[in-house]
Amino acid sequence: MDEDLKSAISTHFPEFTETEFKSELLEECNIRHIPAGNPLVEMGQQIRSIPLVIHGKVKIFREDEDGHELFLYYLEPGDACAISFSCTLHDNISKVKALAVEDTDVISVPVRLMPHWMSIYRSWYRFVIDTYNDRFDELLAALDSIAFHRLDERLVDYLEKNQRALDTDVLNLSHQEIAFEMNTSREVISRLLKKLEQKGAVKIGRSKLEIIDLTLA
DNA sequence: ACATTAATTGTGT
DNA sequence: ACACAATTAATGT
Repeated sequence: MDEDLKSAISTHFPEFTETEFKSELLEECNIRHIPAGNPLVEMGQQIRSIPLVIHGKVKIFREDEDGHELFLYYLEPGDACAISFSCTLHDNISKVKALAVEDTDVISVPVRLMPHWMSIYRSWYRFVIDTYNDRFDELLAALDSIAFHRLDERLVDYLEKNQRALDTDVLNLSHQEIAFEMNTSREVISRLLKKLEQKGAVKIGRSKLEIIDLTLA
């Protein structure tokens, strides 16, 4: 039972070196399974535990009051949601939405342990700082994309991210879904996709997109 | 196999 | 952005 957890930790989080830390992890944390398509954290929800993903893929969105969303980035095995770290210190509510796009397993680290662990386990301290840094960089990249790039470039960005994260050339997304995640209208996406198709970068199917070669874009 | 309907995509303003 | 046309996929008969 706990063997799964143990091996999951050592394969996806090899940076956790202290043996006492690892055994404490085993004691205090449990695995949570989230089926594909289900939310991990909803916008505005209290954060009581930090998810460390060990299987599957998780999409992170920003969401506004009337349900507009904006895709930010993917979380993969070995990643943690850094946004939730900040919530621990301020017992804040979540400012993002997290959605499992594949069947996903996470280790749930209770937030109450954070201050203690941060102070005594160096590898945990480093991990938190490092992932915070990585996510901050991604946020900046996302911000640049919106501020300085035109929509067609953003779309290519978006497709690249999906291709890389999901590790496939075939994306099962409707134009509507893409538009939603990029916070634009469906028509615009349709038109941009058609341009990409004409350049031979993608092939359009119904609720399906085959990526041929994005460098042609 | 065919008709009906719903969902997705295309186009013009 | 909106309205509507066209096309494709899904479902029932």
